[in-house]
Amino acid sequence: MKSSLTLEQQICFQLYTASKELTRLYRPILAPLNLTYSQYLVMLVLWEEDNIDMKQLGDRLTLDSGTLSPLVKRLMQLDYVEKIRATDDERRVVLSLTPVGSALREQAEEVPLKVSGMLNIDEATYVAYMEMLIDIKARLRDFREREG
Amino acid sequence: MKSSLTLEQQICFQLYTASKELTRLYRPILAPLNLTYSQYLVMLVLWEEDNIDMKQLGDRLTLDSGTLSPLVKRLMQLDYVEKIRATDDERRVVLSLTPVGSALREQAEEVPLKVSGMLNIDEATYVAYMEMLIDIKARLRDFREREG
DNA sequence: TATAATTAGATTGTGCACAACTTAATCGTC
DNA sequence: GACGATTAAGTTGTGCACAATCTAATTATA
Repeated sequence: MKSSLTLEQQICFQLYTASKELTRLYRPILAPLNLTYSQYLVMLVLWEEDNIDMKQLGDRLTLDSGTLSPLVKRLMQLDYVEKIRATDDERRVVLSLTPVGSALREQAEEVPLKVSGMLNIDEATYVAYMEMLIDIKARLRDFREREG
Repeated sequence: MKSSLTLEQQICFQLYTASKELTRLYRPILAPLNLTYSQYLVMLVLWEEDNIDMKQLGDRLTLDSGTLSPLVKRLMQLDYVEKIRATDDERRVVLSLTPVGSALREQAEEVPLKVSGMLNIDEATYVAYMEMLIDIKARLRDFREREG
């Protein structure tokens, strides 16, 4: 199936541009918080579960230390986050929210609301779309487990 | 709706990771063609319509010259593409396929087949997913036209 | 027809994504 | 307890994405 080489007919292209354009929507919303989109994702994880190490963070976001190390350094410069080396296992570095980073959560609460307002999407459609995206990822994971 | 700050419940996160993981699927497939994913998209456009200028290319891919200029430079180093300054309007630079770049198309024909095989997805689901992504983009465009 | 505004493309700078590699700590096995 | 294997985090290098700025060509307008 789908052997055409036409750009618009390839799901990869639609995913790629949809993701880019949605990220673009976030940019002006996140600018007042001094966060890039990726930094926002890191903050989301920390607001949900404080005091996690780089490894756990990377697992949640599917990002490796090469991406996260400099990114977290910038969050530290903003005084949103701090790093403490774990005492039980000295390889681990535990991330925790500073008071400033914690307080930012209140402002961030409005972000999802703003975004879904902009998308102008009803709950049922939203959920259906989420499920499709999760399904795409499941298929990718299945393949990797099958032969990757 | 959807005011939760949970990572997994945000459509942006699902789109972001799905796009990244699908791109990761392409990497080993495109490696033998010596192409990155973005370079592959540029080649797709050129195989579809040769002799277009940077502006048209950027419009198709929603990429600006800051991204495309260095990317196309790399495609030139691979001898896949060449640039010729247009005579009618000397600001324009027309991109065309070299014989090598043209010949590569044959190998590339197999890429979409391989990918859908890996995704293990039936035609109807594929089409439904494409429509979802196109709809998300349409909503984003609607918003931008409304007030962006 | 001067000149102001617009346009195409390139360049610079910042930040993300990821592969490959390094260092240091921990674990497993003997 | 010694030592090879594994693991967490960081660093380096490449390439993409995009904002801001620059140059040169074209178009619009006074």
